[in-house]
Amino acid sequence: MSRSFAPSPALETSGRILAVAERFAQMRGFNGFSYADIAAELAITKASLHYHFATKAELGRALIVCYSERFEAALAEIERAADTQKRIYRYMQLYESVLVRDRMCLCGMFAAEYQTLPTAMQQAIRHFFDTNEAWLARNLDHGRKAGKLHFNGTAIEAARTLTAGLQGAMLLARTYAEPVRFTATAKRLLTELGVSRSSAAEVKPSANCRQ
Amino acid sequence: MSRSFAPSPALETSGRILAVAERFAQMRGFNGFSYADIAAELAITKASLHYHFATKAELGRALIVCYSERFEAALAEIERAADTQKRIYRYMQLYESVLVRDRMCLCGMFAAEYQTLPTAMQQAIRHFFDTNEAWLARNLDHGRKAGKLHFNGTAIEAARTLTAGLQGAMLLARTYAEPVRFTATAKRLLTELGVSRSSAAEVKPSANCRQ
DNA sequence: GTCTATAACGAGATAGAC
DNA sequence: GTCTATCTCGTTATAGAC
Repeated sequence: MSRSFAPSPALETSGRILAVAERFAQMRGFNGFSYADIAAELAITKASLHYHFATKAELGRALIVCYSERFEAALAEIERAADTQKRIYRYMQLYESVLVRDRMCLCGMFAAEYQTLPTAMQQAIRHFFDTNEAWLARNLDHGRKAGKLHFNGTAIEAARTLTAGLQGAMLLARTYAEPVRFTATAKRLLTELGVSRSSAAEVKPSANCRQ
Repeated sequence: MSRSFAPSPALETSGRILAVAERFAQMRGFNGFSYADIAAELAITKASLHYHFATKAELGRALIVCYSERFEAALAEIERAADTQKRIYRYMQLYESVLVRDRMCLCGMFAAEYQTLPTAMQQAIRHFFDTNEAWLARNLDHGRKAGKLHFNGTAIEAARTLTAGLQGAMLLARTYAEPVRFTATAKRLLTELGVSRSSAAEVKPSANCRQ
């Protein structure tokens, strides 16, 4: 299985629109691209875009929903396949898989622009982080009770600290175009939780890994 | 002395422009405000703005330079007045002072938009983070050697992890409009370094504290 | 479902009077 | 230094033919 949660190679137009828009949004922010940019890349007209997504706000919301669904599916898969320590390690790898494609987390990017975004998008962004927090807190708590993970305070606070650290590390690594800045910080954050390097042991590259 | 590094109450027009533009930039991002927004707030025309800052890129660069200068002055003041542990605590308070005014760190915000910004702004942003990292690494190293701080690895890596955590915590706290999310994460990050709560002991509000 | 054409507006920027 | 007036371009969005 893949360590990323990249979208399927879309067949229909709306899927291709979402894929291109997602890349722009993750690299440039919601206020950093236009319908014209997407249209140029797909060699269709802006009017065609409006047929699929009537407004940019609608497109923005679809981006977040679609992104969240894939992210949540990846989390479910991790919970199914990995043991406690490895789950946290793979959680970190989800972020890493985004960064190495020169992108910011979609919702981390939108969090920066939060105050400029339509309400529907704001709600969807919060849902993304709520889900993340719940998944992390549950698994951190589980790991601590099993004696596999170590941290002080509540699992929710530890979850928020990890998410903040990973998002901030992405922000800074992208500024310097040095992915290793993310890796180094991520390793420190995981070590702090008691996740050892050996958690990454059986990482065999998937033959089916897209991009 | 103040725990923030807010700009002086500017007398001249260019100073007022910078102050208003800074607020917009920190709240909405560089791509999230226009000359028209600034002009409306100051009750002057867009043409007047162009007299002081010919292009938006020029204004953007001035914003970062001005912000960095104040930030560096605050760091110098902290190094002059505080002991090792308290320096790190006050470093965190600089971020907190930004957040409680409903703003993101200017350079954290610009880091998200990095790929859309003109080169001159990109350089200035890197300089901000370079200076931050150097200051933090120096003081973390100093503290560890004195037995007052504790962390593994290099001081530079510890500095980057702290910065990432604080920037990410700001991002998330703003998304939920819950400053306590920042405070809780910041406390964890400092505790991790061995900075105790008591470092905040003698925090007496300054009579001269602006805003 | 995609196109051409265009509306309606806002953006950054400039010329030139005061 | 600030103004009015204007330019040019890019933006989101719509109407209607194919």
